[in-house]
Amino acid sequence: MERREVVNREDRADPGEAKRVDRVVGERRRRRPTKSGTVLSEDVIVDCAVRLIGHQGPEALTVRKLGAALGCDPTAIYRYFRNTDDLLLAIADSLIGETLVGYRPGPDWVASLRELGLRVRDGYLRHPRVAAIAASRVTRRHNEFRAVEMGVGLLLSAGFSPVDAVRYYRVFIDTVLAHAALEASYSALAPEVRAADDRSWTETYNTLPETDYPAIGTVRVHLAEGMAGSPFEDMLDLMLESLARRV
Amino acid sequence: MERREVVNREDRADPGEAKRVDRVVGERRRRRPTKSGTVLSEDVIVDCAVRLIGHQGPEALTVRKLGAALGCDPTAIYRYFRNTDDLLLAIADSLIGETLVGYRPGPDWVASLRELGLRVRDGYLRHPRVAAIAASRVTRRHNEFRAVEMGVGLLLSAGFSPVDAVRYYRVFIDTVLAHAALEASYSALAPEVRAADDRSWTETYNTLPETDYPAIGTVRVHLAEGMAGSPFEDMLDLMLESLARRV
DNA sequence: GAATTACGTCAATGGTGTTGACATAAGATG
DNA sequence: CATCTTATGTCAACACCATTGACGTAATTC
Repeated sequence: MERREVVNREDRADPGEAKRVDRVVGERRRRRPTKSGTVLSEDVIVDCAVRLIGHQGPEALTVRKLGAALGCDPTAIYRYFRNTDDLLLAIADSLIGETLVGYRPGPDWVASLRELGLRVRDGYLRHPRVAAIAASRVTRRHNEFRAVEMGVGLLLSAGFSPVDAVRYYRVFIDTVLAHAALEASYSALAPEVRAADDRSWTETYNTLPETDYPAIGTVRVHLAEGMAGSPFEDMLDLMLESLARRV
Repeated sequence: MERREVVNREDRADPGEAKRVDRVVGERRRRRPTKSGTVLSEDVIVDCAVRLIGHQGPEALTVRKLGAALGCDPTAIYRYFRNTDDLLLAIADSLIGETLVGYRPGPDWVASLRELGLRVRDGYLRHPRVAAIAASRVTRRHNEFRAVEMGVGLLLSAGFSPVDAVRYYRVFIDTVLAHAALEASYSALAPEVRAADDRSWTETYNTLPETDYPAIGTVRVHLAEGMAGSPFEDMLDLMLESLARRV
């Protein structure tokens, strides 16, 4: 886990709503131990939240449960983060950093883009609830710059013109992010809801009358299996295949 | 808006939890007017919910607010939908139905899939806030059946084997839905937030030091324009191009 | 050692989904 | 028309949620 970079939280939208967390960031803080003895900080809270999500599932991320996990009053969190959304963005920031740790683009641009896509997706799936929010949001932070630099650089090295490199990087990254967010929001569903969705392919779709749905009838035996896994890698390969042919 | 077909709600998961909605569907229902005089039905509730979300945003979709909008007690909704998730699926399916109105697949399977993709995306963009919550779900309802039937049928007609038809339909529809949901959630952001995001984006990228980000420096003049529009059609064409080559 | 104030705690507010009990009108049956 | 059944609208209540304002105290500063 990378140490989360301290960026000004003030430059985000709605500066007017900053009531509690208004201090100049980077100042030394008073470290007053909580009742149970732990000492809070932004990093401690973010790390604990990530662990909480990983251990108990995304729905466990509530201020109450996080407070309990930290051994402090739930509202103490509001001394460090404006609201839960602010906390989620901080978690997302740490997640992006985690995703890119150890990644180095290689000489094979197709393979490198493929790995970049898979890494982003894995990171998102590891923290689905964060992903669901972060994907629609534009973070525009340091780690995203790194990703853009790597992706555009790979496409340039492949021989694409600057215009096309930008254009296809956009297609690439949006498709990866969109799929990752979709999978993440699916895996963020309550387990019984997800199970019901899965079962529907074998149950509901198997009972559809063949006269009304001939195509579904034809592929019936393959439906459950075909709809079960993730189409991510297939999608990635389809896209990269077309890209390689267009260079 | 199409009339939503009434399918058995009982064949869904967890039959044990079906405490309230257990009647045999299709029977004539007693239409007892509410206090305010309106007569409830599944369609009335769904339509009202769609309007509510479109007008007040996705967070307005609560049983209490929906009850207020309908002019009935909030808990009356539970006579028609098992829980809010059940209601959400009905809303999603009504959205699918709206996007399919007037659509007929033609002999050219690539062009037909292309139009199907564009239609789904347009429908989602028309109701971005519904899209954001519904994209990852399997609705298990009539309009979704129709969409699956058409998509799989097109791929079969293209010459794909049943196994591949299912597999590539999944890739196709997930990619379309994922992109549509991403665009939808972006366009669902508050205008000032979106504008601020865009502005900060071009500004930040323009100030990045070229020594640290050489690729970004190379494509700098094309960045704003390349990142401005939607990559949806590019993505669609890339995907269909690869599909056509694999048949 | 006094002053300041960051921050942990507590109490409270108003929101959420959901359930069980109850009343009553709609439709069925005679 | 009268009676019965029951679908369904209403109400009260529960347990959870995020968030805020007041308050005391300990950590830092001077």
